[in-house]
Amino acid sequence: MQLTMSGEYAVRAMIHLSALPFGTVVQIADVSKEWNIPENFLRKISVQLARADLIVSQRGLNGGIRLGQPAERITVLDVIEAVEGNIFLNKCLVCDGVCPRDEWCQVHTLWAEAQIKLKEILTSKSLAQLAAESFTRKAELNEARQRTSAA
Amino acid sequence: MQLTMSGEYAVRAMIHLSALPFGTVVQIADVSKEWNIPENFLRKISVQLARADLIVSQRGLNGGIRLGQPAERITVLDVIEAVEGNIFLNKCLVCDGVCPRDEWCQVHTLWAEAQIKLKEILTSKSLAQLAAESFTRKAELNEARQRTSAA
DNA sequence: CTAAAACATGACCATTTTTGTCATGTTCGG
DNA sequence: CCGAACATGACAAAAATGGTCATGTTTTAG
Repeated sequence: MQLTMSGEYAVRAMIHLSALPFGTVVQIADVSKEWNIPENFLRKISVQLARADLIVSQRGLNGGIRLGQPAERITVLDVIEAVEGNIFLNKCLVCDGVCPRDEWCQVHTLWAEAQIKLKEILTSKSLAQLAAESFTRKAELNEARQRTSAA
Repeated sequence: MQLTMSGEYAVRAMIHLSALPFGTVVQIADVSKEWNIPENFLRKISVQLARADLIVSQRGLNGGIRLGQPAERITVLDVIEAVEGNIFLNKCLVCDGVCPRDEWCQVHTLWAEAQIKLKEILTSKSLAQLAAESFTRKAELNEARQRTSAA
């Protein structure tokens, strides 16, 4: 019941891209250094992100990766599902009819509700918003720190 | 990002107990047959449930397991956490300060929000309610089926 | 007090998933 | 054609999952 490292790394990389002007190309090696992601692992993850059109990659000199669509249109859920596949909190929810208690079991209903809510929250903010808010928060913290050390 | 079989089995067993009058003793072998749970596996799970005081087990002739507290006071989250430990949707949430981006990363905030909501839903109904509602729903379905076959 | 019934404990194990690494290939620009 | 960058696929170590099994302990009926 937890996000995998793949998902975690994918979100980090996407947040990195989302903080830059749309179209900016970066190299996987650089992202991996800045966000503590094993480089070769990130390479594999980036292929999945590209398949989901979340990023576009370009080979060759001056190549790299860039966002495949504006950060305003991408959510954390998009990123996770690109890497981990569709989210199902409970195996009973994977496919109708798999669980013989499907029709009447109210635990099933509860899980369905939980899953909907989870997805709702994970799509409630765009990567653009998250990146921007993080930037602001970071600046606030730095300022606070400077004031303290100055005093 | 999914409930384990342990968790799933635990919930099934607890629902079984919750549908019976408080204090009713049942045998693990019977529960395992009725709910398609590998018997030896359920035995191990039941130890964990007992440690969390969700059930009480008694050895010896006429022994078995029974609820450790009224089904009205137990939630699905209780059961899951007894078996899987505390739920953390994201590794960053496990322990403050583990993630160096903790303080400013807004993805962190989003996960925290999601986790709270998930727990909220998984505690929104007692096992007693879930068992009762399932019973009702099952009866409704049966009746509907009889009407159809009669017509 | 003894036998049988029931759960407890802990060792063990197969499989799958996760989290990578690496060698090699491909594409592109200059 | 060279070097930079990503792609692909094989490989593998480690951890988690989902069990099984032998043995031990507790309880009670008789």
